[in-house]
Amino acid sequence: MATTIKDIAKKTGVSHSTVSRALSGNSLISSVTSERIRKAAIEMGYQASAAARSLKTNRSNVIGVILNSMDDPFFSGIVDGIDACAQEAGYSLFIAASQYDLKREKNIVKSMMEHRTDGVIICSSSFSAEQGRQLLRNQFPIVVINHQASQNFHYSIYHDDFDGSQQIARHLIALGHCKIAYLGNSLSGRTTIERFNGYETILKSAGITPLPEYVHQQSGGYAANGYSSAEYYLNLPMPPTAIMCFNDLMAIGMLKGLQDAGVQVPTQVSVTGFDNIPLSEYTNPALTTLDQPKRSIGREAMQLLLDLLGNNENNGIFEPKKKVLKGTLLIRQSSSVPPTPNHRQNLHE
Amino acid sequence: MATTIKDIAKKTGVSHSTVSRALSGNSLISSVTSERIRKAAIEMGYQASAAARSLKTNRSNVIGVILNSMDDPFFSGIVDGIDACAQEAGYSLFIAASQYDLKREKNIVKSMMEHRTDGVIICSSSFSAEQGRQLLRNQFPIVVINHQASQNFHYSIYHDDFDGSQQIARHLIALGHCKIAYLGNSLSGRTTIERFNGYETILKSAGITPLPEYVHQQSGGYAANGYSSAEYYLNLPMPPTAIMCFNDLMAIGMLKGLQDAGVQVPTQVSVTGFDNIPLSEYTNPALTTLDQPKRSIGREAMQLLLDLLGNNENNGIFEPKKKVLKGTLLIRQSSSVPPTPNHRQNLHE
DNA sequence: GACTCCATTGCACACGTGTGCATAACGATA
DNA sequence: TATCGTTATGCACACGTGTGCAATGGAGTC
Repeated sequence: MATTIKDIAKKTGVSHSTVSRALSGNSLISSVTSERIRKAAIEMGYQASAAARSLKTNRSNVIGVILNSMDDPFFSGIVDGIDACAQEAGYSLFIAASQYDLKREKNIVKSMMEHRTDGVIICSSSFSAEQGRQLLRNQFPIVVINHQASQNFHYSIYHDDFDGSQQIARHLIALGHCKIAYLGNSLSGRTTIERFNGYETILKSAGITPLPEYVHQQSGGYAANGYSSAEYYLNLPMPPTAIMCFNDLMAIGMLKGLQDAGVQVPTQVSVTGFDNIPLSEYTNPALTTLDQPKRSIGREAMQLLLDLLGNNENNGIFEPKKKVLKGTLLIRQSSSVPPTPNHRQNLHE
Repeated sequence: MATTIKDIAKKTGVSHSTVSRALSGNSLISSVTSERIRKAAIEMGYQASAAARSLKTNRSNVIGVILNSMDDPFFSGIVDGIDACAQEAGYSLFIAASQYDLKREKNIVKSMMEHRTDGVIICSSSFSAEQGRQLLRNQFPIVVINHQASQNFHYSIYHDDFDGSQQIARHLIALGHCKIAYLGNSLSGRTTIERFNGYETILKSAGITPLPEYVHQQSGGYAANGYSSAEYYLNLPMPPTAIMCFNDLMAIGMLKGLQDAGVQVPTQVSVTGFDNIPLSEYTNPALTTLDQPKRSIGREAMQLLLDLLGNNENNGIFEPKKKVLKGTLLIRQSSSVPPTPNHRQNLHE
């Protein structure tokens, strides 16, 4: 059995209230008593019971984090940022992955509610509206990251996907590309739409109307989805000279798919990613991509949540807050000038 | 304020004990009353307080997971496995990353002790012995994954690194390589030693004595560490024809480093990884590596912990258990026959 | 010496849940 | 009718901590 403040009280000959106050640094207790109690506590290996404390104070010092999958370099970058900020502030993290499964989502929400999580960070773009409402109904402070339905939540951190996508499109046009394709991930909702919008806007303002078949959606954002799309683009009557991929994973798959088909990147086709996951720097050729500040996004989300918790006396009055972070274009080796016409011929032999 | 069993009791006109029993499925309560209470509970949106329950029952239904970093595709694969198994069994996960920082480790351990975590899974190979003892002293059931100091803990899941490394070395020798290097990660302790041992054993049994400079250690296991090591090997008077890397991340960095230096893989140098992280299939060339069953390792660890918790009446009597899982060799494109002598010359021009 | 004031500590209750024991109701049996 | 057994429910306490309020005691003031 773990030692309690009563045990300490018995040993030091004071009441348990005195121990409680001494350990929490209450200045009412005389410094000599306080010191004596502190010493005994360490000696006896005392560890406060979070359960008892949370029961009494109605605060758990725990933050729930919901994501699709841990095994995704984009999300794990964000979580690392959340974790760093949370540890500094003395919070622990409940982390659970929904794996796009509604039943799991329900279980996760239930578990977080039972544990009276002080707040929740949702970085699963596809998190269902129903479960979100469930949390909101129970007054949980929620911060969402890159969620598709921003109107449902009052506090959110977003990456400016529209802007980022524009940066990439501008870069490709500046290189001289006209036949630019966009490969999306239909599962990611708002995110892929914004990125598509950025792409379309810039092309239009440059007087380019992409062929309808240049816009292709996959239901998933993994390397395998990118790989299989390479064939799709290569089989088009007039293949694109540049392919903007929804994210780095798909771009890496695309890279491999093109190369396996004997197509050279970037000589024959340029490929770009999105996110700047750690390995995107080490592909061959290194991936031109947009650096999303993942750790910063995580930290900002946690910081916003901490602000909410600190001032929760004026809970209802708080005005909604939506923070938008911009990324920066990283020009590496997977993008270059489009091939000259005779090169383009080569592609079809 | 959240609704409690007392609220339900008041509304249904019974005592709170009856409500407690009804909701926990106690057969003493008549089925009509039980049904009525259940209905009211759902209606009122009741969610049991985990804090109160855990205070009373001395079980938290929470498992602590300690790792170095979330942002590592090897560990996140394992955590995904742990998470899946935990959710099925009704456990929630406390996850925290130490980032190789002793102060953080201490905070993590303290937090887990305060929350009376039912058990702890350590998948940080470098987790300090002192903190481990701290947990053991407080009777926490602990399962370690791939930890370097197995003797300190009674329950552990290991990947057979010795065997895996042997498989790779045999493969390279079968291809005809003699000048085989091993690139290690000194931070990973036991793991890198075992892999080195496998390498050395097979080479010795094949009558090969590697040059001392072929064995090179980096303090870190990321792509950057692999990248910078490429130069080291290329500058040797007699460079190796095959490089076994500690893990996939380093191998991917190595791939890039060699290619940036104008060296062709696998024509001039073969490169192998370890772990089979998701992206290793999509490098150019695709990486020959050893598939560690990451999700299985995670599941096995969680399952072992569940076994410990289920039978904790005979806590002390439990005999130590050490489960070893073997990986399988994946031969892809980064390994091939060594270059013929005149090729080798080319390397030094 | 009686009084006030302040510093220090203890008492008692609360948080929400689980559970051993007593109690109540009721039918069956003698 | 008295007794017993069974079934269903309530009472009361416990888990470990925090906190408002009362109590104690000593020093200082008139």
